[in-house]
Amino acid sequence: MSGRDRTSDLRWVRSGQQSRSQKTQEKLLEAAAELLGDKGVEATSVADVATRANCSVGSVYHHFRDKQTLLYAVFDRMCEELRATTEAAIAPERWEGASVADIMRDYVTFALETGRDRPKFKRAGYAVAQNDVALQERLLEIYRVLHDGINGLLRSRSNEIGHPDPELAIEFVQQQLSSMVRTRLEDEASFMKMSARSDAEFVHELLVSVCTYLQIDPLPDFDNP
Amino acid sequence: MSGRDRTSDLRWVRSGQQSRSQKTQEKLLEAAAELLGDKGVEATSVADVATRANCSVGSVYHHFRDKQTLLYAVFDRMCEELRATTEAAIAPERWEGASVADIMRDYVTFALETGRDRPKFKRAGYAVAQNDVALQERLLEIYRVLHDGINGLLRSRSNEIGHPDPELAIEFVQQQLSSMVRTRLEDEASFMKMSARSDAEFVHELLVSVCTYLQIDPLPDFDNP
DNA sequence: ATTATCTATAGATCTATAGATAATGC
DNA sequence: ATTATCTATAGATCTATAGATAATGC
Repeated sequence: MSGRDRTSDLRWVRSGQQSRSQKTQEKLLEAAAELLGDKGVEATSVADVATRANCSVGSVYHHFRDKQTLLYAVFDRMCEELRATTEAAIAPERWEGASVADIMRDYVTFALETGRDRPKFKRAGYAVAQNDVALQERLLEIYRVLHDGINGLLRSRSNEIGHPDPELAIEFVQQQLSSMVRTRLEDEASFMKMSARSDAEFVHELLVSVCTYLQIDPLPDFDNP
Repeated sequence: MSGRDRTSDLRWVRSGQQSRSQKTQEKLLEAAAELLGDKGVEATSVADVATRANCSVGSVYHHFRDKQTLLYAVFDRMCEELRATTEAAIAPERWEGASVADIMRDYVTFALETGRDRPKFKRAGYAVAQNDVALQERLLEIYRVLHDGINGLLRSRSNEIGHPDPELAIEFVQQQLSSMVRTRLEDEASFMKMSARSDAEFVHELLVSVCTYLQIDPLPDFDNP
């Protein structure tokens, strides 16, 4: 029998021995990712994936033990990309000379950008993760890396912060920034489109709010960065 | 043929002529609501609903044209409750003598409380609404009523606000409050449990943040309300 | 000889309907 | 007589497998 990946037998993915095998697996993962982004998890059948990848249902099951394993493989990959982007973003050497306000502005911009890249696909990923502990831990780990990275960057600049308890304040501000970006992204992806504000206005006012709260003095001039 | 409710023929619900009819319909709506809350939309079959309501599949289709109509009826009801609660909450006479800070604190407390009532059921409702324009408008209307109500209460107290542009500031603060409550509720309902903060700490720091931003002077003493 | 692919289909759902049976109320 | 309920089942999916056929590489 040909080789298997993954530790658990319940989650194996075949590592083929012929060169076509890898190509087919690649096509299947790509097709699945596209369909999951277009139609969501429940509406995507194994037959759909096979058709879009120009192969048969039998082939899918040759490569992946079951549907759940296929879904896991797709989003495990997404996590790997996300992790790489995140780690690159928080590298301290990228941030020499940046102020607290600079870091917060760039974080918000970064979060808005990455959040708008294949939003339906990511929603599908979260839906799958709801039923998959391994994916949950993978996502939590990435979230933690991002959080701790930004946290470290901000704490090393505590001297700019007038708030009496900088640690508490930084924690709160991180929550505020991620929360407001998340709801903005969610609302524009759903039917709850209330905010008529542009990105620039949104970011500006958000920065005024957090800098005021942190007691950064003097308040940076956000309009001329 | 017996009577029908709803304007559209595609959405009819039978309004029965025998007294048992209404009871069965009631049982069906209740059973559906429970199952949707427990298992979600996709995992709840018509047969499940019938079984829990102690009746047959045929009976379900006697009362509701199709599954979608049953779901619509369940969440239409939820909307009606939500609308009533909301309208009661924002009645201006309830708020005589309340300060801007009072209103914001009570709003946050209210939102946390109602958000924790049957959270899975509400999630299911949002999922159904994604594919149902009528429900979307119903939800948007409620959201608008709440938003405009709070907005009016706060604007009538602009004199307490030192921020140079009170209208903009109120708009921003409403977004901040609802956003942070929403993500807190979402995170505790999913696997993304990061925040170890208690409700009291959360509300306190949130109020400090918004009052500082609004330039409310003197800053209220939130610990002794 | 082994690995990869395809075809065809079993078996498990789930939605919706047809037609028989039971209860209600004029 | 009309309305409400139940039983049984057609028809549409969808997952997963068995077994035949084709391609690969030692």
